[in-house]
Amino acid sequence: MDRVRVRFAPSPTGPLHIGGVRTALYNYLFAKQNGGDFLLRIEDTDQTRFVPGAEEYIIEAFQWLGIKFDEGVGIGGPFGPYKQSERKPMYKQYADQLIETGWAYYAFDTPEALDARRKEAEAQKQTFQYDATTRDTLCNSLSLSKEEVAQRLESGAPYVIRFKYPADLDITVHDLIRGDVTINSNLLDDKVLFKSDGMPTYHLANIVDDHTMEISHVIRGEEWLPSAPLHVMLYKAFGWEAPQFAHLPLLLKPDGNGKLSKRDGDRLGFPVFPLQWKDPKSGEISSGYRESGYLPEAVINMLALLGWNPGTEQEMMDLDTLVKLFSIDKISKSGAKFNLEKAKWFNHQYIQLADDERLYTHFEKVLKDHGVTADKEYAIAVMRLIKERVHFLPEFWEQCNYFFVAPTEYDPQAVKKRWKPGTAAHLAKMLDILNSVQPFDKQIVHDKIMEYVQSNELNMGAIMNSFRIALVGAAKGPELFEIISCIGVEETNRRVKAACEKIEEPTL
RNA sequence: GCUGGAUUCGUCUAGUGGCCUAGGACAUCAGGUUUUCAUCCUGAAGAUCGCGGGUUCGACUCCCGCAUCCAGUACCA
Repeated sequence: MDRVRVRFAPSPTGPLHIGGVRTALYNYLFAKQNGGDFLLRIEDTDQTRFVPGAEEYIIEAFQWLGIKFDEGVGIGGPFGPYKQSERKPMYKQYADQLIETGWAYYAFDTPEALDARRKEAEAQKQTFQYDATTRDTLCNSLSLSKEEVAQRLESGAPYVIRFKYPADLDITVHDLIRGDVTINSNLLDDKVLFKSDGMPTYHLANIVDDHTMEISHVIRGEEWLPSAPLHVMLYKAFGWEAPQFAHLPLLLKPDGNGKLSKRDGDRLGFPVFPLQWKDPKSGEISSGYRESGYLPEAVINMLALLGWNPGTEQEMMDLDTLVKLFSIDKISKSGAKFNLEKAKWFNHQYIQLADDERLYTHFEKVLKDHGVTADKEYAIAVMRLIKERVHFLPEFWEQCNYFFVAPTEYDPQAVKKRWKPGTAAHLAKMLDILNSVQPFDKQIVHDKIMEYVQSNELNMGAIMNSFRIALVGAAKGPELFEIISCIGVEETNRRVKAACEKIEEPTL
């Protein structure tokens, strides 16, 4: 196999699941590391499950994440079209080819007839399987006479094309992560390759497309491992060289067991989708990482480490670093539980790392969402002061609001603890000191206040905290003199006076 | 049920026969820094490596069995 070419092939049935994002990420990393191509193919062979907007959503999600495709839907390329519905005309000939070579057959069984057989088998505690032992008892081109088959086909009777597994054959799939996986063909069901609606199933379309698009490595979720033998057989039936396979471990829900699902996100309060999604039918909204205030690099870093590690103790890695360090043989075999706390930690790290300009675009938006328009320089100064206490972008507001709007309420707990008899008088004195230093100088004011506190045998903590309550409305935020420096002496005077009027001193 | 896969601190993981009295990160707890909150720093606690058998001088690492969990079992992908 010469050139590395991998693909991400989602089906547009709704928003892209975060597990799918990870699959795409691993594909991307592998492609880029090997100087290969990464393509986006849309697998929309099931017309009944098509959801409008899903395709656009997928493209937008990867744009946000900074994962770029070299070819595919929305980009184009020499192997197009990249949407299976647009490739529809080419699949039938491949299905026919399989029939001619004896690797497949027509089946005319109605869904009802098959259902009946399944129920029948179930009643006897057995599993119905369309295979070498049951083909003859069903309605297909192997059990019917040639004439009958020809007549049915001609009359336009609905039919599907099924794969004909050779009996008792050990099929081995070589998986880059799990090694050889072998299964006997007797245990396999003659899968439908071509549906009665004229569309191929996933299996056929997938193999035909991967081959014609010259895909070298198929990196996909573990849920595909059971059907990998079929795919291997299909390549064999066509006489094509099969790509290499790698089946990724699943992303599990944080508590309990099982695949991470949308419901888990709702239940535990974290997004399961990269972007917010509004269901076109129900109107239901599902939260997204972007809207919840995650930085894309944090999402990527976190996802990369859920099932893979560089073999060193390095944890912070941007996309380029991941491209350099990634390797398939360091992918773990078992599923990984999603961990919200770790995701939060990563996001905090990347917020600290983000440069001012970029972080400001997010900060500005948060301000705007709360009806604040501010001078950019001032806003950046504030942002620098508070960013270490935000873990998610929207938290910027609760950490910064008092830099833009005077407090109207005072945290009762803080007041109870810090607002004592005589506080107002002390604060008036603080104001005097503050106003006496012209122009305002952080250090000088600080020293003078310190001096006052010490000479009057007062408690620095008590004084400073009541001061803080007046300015901030709560016991939080950066150094007090930084705050004064930002909001200004005049505003400080106003806020202290307002607080002294509004907050009642407890009586002794 | 059947088939396949997986199984190291609460979680993500390191570990490819002796370096493991099992390392790191998140979370937790305790101290420290800070006038507050957050951050940050230091430290602690936390896995008898799912269980039982082998193989070997020696096993988390190899083999077998069992258990548990997960996935698949559609004219869905």
